[in-house]
Amino acid sequence: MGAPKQKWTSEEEEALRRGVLKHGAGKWRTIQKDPEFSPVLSSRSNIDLKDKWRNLSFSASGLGSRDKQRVPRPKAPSSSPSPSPQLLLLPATNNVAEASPPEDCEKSPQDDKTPSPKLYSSMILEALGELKEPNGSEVTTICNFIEQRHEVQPNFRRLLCAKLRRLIGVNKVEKIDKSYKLTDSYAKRALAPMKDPSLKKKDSAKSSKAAKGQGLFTAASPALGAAEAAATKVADAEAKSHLANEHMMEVERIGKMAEETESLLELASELYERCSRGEVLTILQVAHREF
DNA sequence: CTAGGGTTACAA
DNA sequence: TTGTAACCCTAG
Repeated sequence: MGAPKQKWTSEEEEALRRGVLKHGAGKWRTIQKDPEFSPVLSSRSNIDLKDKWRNLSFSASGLGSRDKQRVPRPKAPSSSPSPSPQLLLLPATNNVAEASPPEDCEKSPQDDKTPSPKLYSSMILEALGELKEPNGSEVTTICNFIEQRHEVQPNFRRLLCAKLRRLIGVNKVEKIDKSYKLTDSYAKRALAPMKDPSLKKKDSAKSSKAAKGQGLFTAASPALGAAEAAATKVADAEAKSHLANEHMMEVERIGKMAEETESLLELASELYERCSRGEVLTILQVAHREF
């Protein structure tokens, strides 16, 4: 009760950065035992160092543009507001994936017209609804599935876990031993539509209109169930065609991604070799030279 | 001991 | 309500 959350101070953060530079990432125990950082990181465990470094890495490579300066220190005893931004050392992360613009280059204007910035919830529900795994889908599977459709952040997997947990809270998702799956009640609610999450209630009039294209039943039929079934079939067919189209685009996209990956690999290799020789250079230098 | 998934608490 | 940071738990 005394320590709800102990936020990292600038001093601790800097000590961690320097420690990683000295001993390398992964030697958390060594860094923590180092007499140089020991006084600063005395209240931190090696696991804490690891976790902090993980967050730090993701933040640096992910949304670096957004300054997310949180409250400096809510319970700062010796709070000397001396930010030390002199050291802008980025953690050694492969942010090559973020070298390209964050926005997806191929985006059909008609496909997604959601003004909302980014709703991961809809992506997750979409993925889960499409996977339809009876045993539930593993988080890796879900993550992989979504990555195929949308460009995601490097820390998306972590976001996914948090988001999944939220969805469980509202009974939309069910967790089965490491896997996640749509709740039956929610799965029945959302069958075909995956375009717009804010789907309004269907009117019977629309259903009859949709049924006319089938020619299998007469629209004048009093059978409401038939109309409903027809509407469902139409919607399903539409969803399937839409899906097929997307899959084709997916194949294309994957091929393109493979090419890009190869290029990036070459770039990375050259970077590594040069750095091994002691050269100091930036990615932009190499990139400019290569491409 | 480290890496990673998962959970909880806090802030916008 | 959503995203993030700190914390916890477990496998290798």
